[in-house]
Amino acid sequence: MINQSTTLDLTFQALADPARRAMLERLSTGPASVSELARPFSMSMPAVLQHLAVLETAGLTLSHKSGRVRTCEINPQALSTAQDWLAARRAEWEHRLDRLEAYLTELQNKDQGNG
Amino acid sequence: MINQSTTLDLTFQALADPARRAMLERLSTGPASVSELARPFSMSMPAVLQHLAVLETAGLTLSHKSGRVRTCEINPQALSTAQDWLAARRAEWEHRLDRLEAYLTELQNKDQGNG
DNA sequence: CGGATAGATAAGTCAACACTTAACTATGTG
DNA sequence: CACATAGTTAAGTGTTGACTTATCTATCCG
Repeated sequence: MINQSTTLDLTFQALADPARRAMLERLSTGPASVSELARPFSMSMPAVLQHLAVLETAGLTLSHKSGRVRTCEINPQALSTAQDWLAARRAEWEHRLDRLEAYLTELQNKDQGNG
Repeated sequence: MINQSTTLDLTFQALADPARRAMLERLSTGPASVSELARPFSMSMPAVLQHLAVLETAGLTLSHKSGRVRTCEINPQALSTAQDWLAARRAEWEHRLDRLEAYLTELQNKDQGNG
């Protein structure tokens, strides 16, 4: 299953790194420049740029350059794609538990009828 | 920021692989044995076991062995931890947009009052 | 223009990841 | 017991990821 990168792959992969999540946390409070995003980290500029590229490739952020400053912002739509996938799995699992419970209750009622 | 693995790191990292997501999708419809989970893949057994280990280490699944069969199930709690993080980021961003809108509206009202 | 500031590109390193094959350990079953 | 089934462990390989330093290109400011 190597090298078949879907949107979800890129999204979750991007979210897997604490530095990138920290950048998203910062961006969720409002847009920021590259150097502003870099400030909290003891990390070289190229490293920061690579993280930002990962976020942007995954669609989690957007950016535009004005003069020599690149401003980044969060893209909430990509967040909800990931969120939706998680919600779907949970819903499916809980729906299954509900069906199971209903089935067991039904069995119990039949037993009572027959006993 | 190397090698400091928090729960979220492990969770999102686990979710980043399509094979592991496929396994979770299967598991969200109910528990399954290792070989049942392996069936859809053209992948060696050890590879499947490694994926399952990643899922279990991240807390996304649970398993217990009975006889020679290991049965895996999903752990919805870990799913919601990830979901909550995403929800928090979105909420923060949207809250910010709301504040911004309120501020702009207020400015506009003042302008009207002064015009 | 000259120098600081903001960001970008290239190239290299080391560790982690996603596999593989080979060999091994239970646990059922005729 | 013999043989199949279900899973496990070990060890190795090629690829990707997370950095680094060095160098380079705008852009703004005096």
